[in-house]
Amino acid sequence: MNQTYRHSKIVELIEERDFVSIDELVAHFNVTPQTIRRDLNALAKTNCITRHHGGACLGSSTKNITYSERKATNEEAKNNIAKQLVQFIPNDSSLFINIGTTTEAVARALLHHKNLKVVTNNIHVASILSENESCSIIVAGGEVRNNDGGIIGESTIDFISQFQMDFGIIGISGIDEDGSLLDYDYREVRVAKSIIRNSRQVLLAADHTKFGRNAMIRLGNINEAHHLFTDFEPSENIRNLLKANNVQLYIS
Amino acid sequence: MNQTYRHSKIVELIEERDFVSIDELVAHFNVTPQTIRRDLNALAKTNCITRHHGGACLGSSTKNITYSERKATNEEAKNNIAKQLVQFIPNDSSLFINIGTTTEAVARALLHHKNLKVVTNNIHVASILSENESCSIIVAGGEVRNNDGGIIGESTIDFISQFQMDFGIIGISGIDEDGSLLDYDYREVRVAKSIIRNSRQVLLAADHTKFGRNAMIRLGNINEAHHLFTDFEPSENIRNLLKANNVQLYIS
DNA sequence: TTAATCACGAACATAAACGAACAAATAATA
DNA sequence: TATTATTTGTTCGTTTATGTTCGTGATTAA
Repeated sequence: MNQTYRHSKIVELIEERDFVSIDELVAHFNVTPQTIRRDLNALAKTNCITRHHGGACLGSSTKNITYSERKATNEEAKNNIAKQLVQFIPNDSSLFINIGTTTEAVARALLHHKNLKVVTNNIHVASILSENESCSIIVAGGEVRNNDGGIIGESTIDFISQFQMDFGIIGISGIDEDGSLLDYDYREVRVAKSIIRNSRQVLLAADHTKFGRNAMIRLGNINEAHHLFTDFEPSENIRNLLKANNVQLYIS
Repeated sequence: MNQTYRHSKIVELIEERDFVSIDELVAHFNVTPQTIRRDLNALAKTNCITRHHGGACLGSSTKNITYSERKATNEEAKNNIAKQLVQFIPNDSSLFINIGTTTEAVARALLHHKNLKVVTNNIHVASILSENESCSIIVAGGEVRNNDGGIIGESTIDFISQFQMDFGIIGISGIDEDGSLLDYDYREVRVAKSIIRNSRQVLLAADHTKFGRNAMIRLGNINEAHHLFTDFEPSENIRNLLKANNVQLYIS
């Protein structure tokens, strides 16, 4: 149990669970805290981890900052939703991932899955997941929408329709009280519809700010989904709708 | 039980379990620690293992350096090259940007240009530039290459050929002494050729490590470019070639 | 805010690992 | 066989990794 071994193991552990405390590492490797501190400091210098009081977490090397600032809204909630969602995705499966900051959190959470086949029209998702070596990513071509990195349009729909995937992961902009799924852009809606049509299981991701929000374009109804991942207990109306349509609800 | 046998056996063992301690090897081969040290040091020099206190583990030297590592090499030089290059790009112009870490630096440097039209087959470039609100980005579709986020293949060439742009920005993998532009992947080369064909002006970006590097596939000749941006004075051969073919040279 | 607690880094001690130099053993060659 | 070259073992002074102690600075609860 020497230094090098410990170092690589520490990086692994951090990648696995985002943060490790010194105490955990002390117990894990059976060395003194001082040694762990030395390890962490060395790793923080060369590697991509960041040192904190009491431990260390993943470094900020991969982030693009300006975008992430905007993304900061509800980031923690999104990460939690994403973490729970990806537990449903087995290795070796195929999935669509559409536009939205929540789906980008999903992409990050999928970095340690193996042998996924991912079709997406979100360049940020593609960019994030391209670091997963075992993952094959197919991205739709066309004009990139500036505000969220989405690729939409007629050709995207044709592109999506070529595939039939195990899972469709859709981040939704708004959910009405009657269970309508809503969005702001009709072209994006058409893409999402196409994804729903070509997925064996539909997984919706929506943090609580999306409920009751008045987006304009109707994408479909919540009963078309199989699973809904969110961070707060939805209203009774919605809960009843979910139950009636046999949509599984996961609150993180 | 001679040296050569031991050497190959050691490499095997390391490949098997990522790390071996000197103690293990001593016990395994029944020789003194000093002998093992000599073995490991010799292997570390020529072969693909890295020496550490107490043992050795798999080395990263033979592996294709990973994307994130490659991105880190020469980052400052690349940024300088990029800064100088983008001074040539006026607002409201149209450009191709191809694969490569240098071109990603260019994308970052273009964040404050206005009203660009960019066609690229590099999702990282697309992801970076999507933060420039005034910029319209068109990305080629297809399978994303994991190691560098590039999209290559027949459909990419067709896609590129649709456009005729003001500038083609090409990060090149190697430049031979005779002025040959070289790359490692023939599919990427075909994309780059297509970009050259469809650009009014060709801008090459290559830091000094690229000169004299032996990539395999010939992309074209340096005389097909109009501008070359680099960070060190190139050899006399190259300089003469540039002068003879009226290629502007910019050293940052 | 203040006090208690904990984490931190610096300094030192110790044991293990290290390389250099040389001796012994083995293999190769004349 | 004798001689040389290569490999391995041995010794020893030096470097490195880890543990220990302690004064300082950060965090948290009162």
